[in-house]
Amino acid sequence: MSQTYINELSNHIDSTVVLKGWVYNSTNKGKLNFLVIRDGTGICQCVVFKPNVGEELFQKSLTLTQESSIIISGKVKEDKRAPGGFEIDVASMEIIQIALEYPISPKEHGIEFLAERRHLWLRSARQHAILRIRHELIRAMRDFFDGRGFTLIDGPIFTPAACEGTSTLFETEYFDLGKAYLTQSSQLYAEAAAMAHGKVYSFGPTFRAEKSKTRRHLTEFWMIEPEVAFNDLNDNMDLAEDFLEYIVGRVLKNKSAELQTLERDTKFLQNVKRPFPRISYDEAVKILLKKEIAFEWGNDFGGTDETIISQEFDRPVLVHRYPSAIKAFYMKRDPENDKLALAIDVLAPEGYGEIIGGSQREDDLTKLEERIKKHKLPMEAFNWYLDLRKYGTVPHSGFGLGLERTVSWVCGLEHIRETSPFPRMINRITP
RNA sequence: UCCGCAGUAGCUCAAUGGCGGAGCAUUCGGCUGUUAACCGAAGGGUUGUAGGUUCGAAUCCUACCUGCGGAGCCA
Repeated sequence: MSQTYINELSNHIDSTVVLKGWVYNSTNKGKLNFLVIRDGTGICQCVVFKPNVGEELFQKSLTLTQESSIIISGKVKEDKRAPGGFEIDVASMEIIQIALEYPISPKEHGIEFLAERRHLWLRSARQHAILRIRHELIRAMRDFFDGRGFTLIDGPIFTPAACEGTSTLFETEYFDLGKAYLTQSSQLYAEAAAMAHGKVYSFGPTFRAEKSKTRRHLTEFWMIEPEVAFNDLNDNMDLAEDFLEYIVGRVLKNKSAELQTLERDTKFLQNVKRPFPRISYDEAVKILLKKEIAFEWGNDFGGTDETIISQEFDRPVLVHRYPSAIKAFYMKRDPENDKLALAIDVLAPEGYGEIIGGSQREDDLTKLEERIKKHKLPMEAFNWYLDLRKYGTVPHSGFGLGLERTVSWVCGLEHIRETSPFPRMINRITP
């Protein structure tokens, strides 16, 4: 008989099925042995009743330890006492392996203990739910762009120089060509691709060697970066709004059970509907000053500042037109105020901070050259990028969204490390 | 890089400078409805490392190691 998955059990009531999986938990009470089996799609209580199965099979079931791998068959019964409403009345059982004593018990554990055993921690219900939501978000992101005529064009992971010259990069030797750096953004390459395809996005890993030690930082994370020829700042904000509304909607629609497992209050997620509030940097500063936060115009917002600003709103907020001095060289200046860059950040609600950063790009060759000089960046490294402004330059815009920060927000997590299957942080590169 | 906190049984934690403890896990026994079951019993310790103070240190002091939280940094 072929395998039935636990999430399909409701189609098999009163018939005999075969489950293949692992013992998630077990407890016995005299002549009854309860096994909770998981198979990757869900968990199901399986009941081994001595008078029904006989002495031999019952004793065999008592030897099962947590995470032992088994194949069982039995009749599916509706039972309100079982978690999920269904249980299997076990008729036969094949043990593949009796697992050694499993380190992760159903009781609480410290974060270091769990992180050391991330390869096993993935099996627990909470981690399972998070990675399912991560998967749904990834699918939704790709569906969103694919459905709007975007072409996926990824940038390289090895790059010859810093994209912005600001953040610290991981460095490696690259044959006879000297040093190579792991990418911190595909944006510049996405701009080139947008001049070829109009609407493009890249989606891949990103590396930052900053010694950041906070709940919002990983050294390796995934970023999705759309770039659109002829889009101005407002078009860019429209795109970001559409995008967030769509991906959050998809999780609400398709992953409600997982959100429930995480005990996520979906109130804020339900609110992720256009239009989002759009405020300028100046207005954001006013919010801080009104709350009597010591903040000087011209500085970038810290994590706490972002939290305070986002708490003013019931959905993501777009902050636009930052001081150009604190933004990257490639951002276009506001034609109405040269001190401002046509940048946007999107701050997630509930203190989750910046999940999107983007801008309208500088499309003027001369201004871009000036800016590269002013930032003391190596001009040769940007020759190809400057070509984009020599041969049919057009206004264009794009943004980058951090996948893990988005997952963290949607799932309502305390720390970003749970959003990555194998997170890389300043103090951890294993397992 | 800086500030703060922590490190004791497999895990989570307690122990006023005076005999090293509990719950869970494990093993054994009991129970026909458990949901982190319950009841009874047993085994389980170089108190992160190295020094120091003291009659006596898990406890106080110094250094180091490891981790955690935060700051800085960070599209």
